[in-house]
Amino acid sequence: MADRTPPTRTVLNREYIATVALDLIDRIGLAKFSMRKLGAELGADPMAAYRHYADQEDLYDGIAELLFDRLDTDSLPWAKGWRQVSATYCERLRDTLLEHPHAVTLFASRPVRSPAAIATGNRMIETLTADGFPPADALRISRSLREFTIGHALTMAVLTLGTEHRSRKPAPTDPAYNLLAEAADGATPGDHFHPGLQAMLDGFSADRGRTRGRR
Amino acid sequence: MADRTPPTRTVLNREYIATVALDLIDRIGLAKFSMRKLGAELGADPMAAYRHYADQEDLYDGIAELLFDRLDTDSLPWAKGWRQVSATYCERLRDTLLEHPHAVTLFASRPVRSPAAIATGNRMIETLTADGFPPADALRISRSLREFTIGHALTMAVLTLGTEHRSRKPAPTDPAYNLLAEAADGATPGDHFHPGLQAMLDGFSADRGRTRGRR
DNA sequence: ACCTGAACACCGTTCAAGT
DNA sequence: ACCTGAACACCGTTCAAGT
Repeated sequence: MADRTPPTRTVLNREYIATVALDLIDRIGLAKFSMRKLGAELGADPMAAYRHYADQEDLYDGIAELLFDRLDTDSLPWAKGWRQVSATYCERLRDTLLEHPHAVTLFASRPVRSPAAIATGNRMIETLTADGFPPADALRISRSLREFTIGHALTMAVLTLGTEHRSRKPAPTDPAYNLLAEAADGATPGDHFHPGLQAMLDGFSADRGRTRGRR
Repeated sequence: MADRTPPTRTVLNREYIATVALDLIDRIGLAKFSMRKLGAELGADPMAAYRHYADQEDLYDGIAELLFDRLDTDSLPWAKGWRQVSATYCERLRDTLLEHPHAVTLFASRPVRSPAAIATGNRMIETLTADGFPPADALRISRSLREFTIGHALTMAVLTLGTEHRSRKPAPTDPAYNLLAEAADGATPGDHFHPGLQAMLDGFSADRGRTRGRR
């Protein structure tokens, strides 16, 4: 079961605790996760995590930062311009989040303000301004792309986890068969992410230099 | 405090219970909401809601359906074509969700499959296909637009509610003042929604008839 | 048949008591 | 100074006992 071994028996630092917590959430789901179970998982007393995190919210912040770190934003194609960087960032964010479907709500429900996250945000604005977008527009673009990606990952995670949520789509032979069902047969659950992302990028491309969105 | 009066003293139907629950969530937040407090709010025994909803999840589904109904999708500008309809739908979804910031996670974390929601989805596909998009592409477009809107509303709600989440943005005189902070000074928190939406619509417009996004 | 609330199996968090 | 776990104030949900 637990072939994870702590750095040393008693060294419980914030990052290690967050790793174990994320792993536990992956296995049992966010709803069933508890600070007490985390203590047991750490092989310590039930309150162990409280010596490193103020409370559950603080721990969740730590898990969100951990997920952000897993994006490894340093390895993005920074030299290839805003469009490449933006697209790769969004795809990587989606992939990383969907590796942890039980943690997507957690990530989507709080801002990540770690130094690494701020540095990446800054670098993104730099890249966009270097390609001709005014700073405020650059921020609007990266916010829009991020929100689409978060919304997508959340929707996909809900779909993945919702085994109990019965689909009410009628069978093709059903008299209630309709356009929606026909359309659903032609599209795979996640296959709109790429076209959606490209559409948004195309739209912003056409905007460059213009002032739309400035109000 | 409670100047809401039930239809009659004892008639507790599902919709009324969902209304009271949403109202309670608006006031005390999702984290502090409980089935027991809902019972008290209804002026009934703590378990009253269980006679109409299987469990808390079922109640949350009911609240999500209630929020969907508040969109009043019948009054969308259906005659004005896909772009008008899509844009108005997204704006209305955002506005409705932001009227209930404490309930946005709830809405974003489950599919709404009420007959009204399915009928609206169907009508949306009809509108898009009437304007020349193949059914599968029509579905991809409406999914993309919806996910951007959900992601945006969630982000804005988190921002609105996160009074305790200290902003780490340095002051303009701070040596750490950087491009990100400068960009943030030029953009209002929510002002990217409209340009983001228009960019995506522009991108999909250019796609019409072509086959990009079919895989 | 419907309503009620006691009871069960949990929570997050605090803090007195130990070492 | 650090660790531990009992205790407090809650939860969601079930179900025996009432009407």
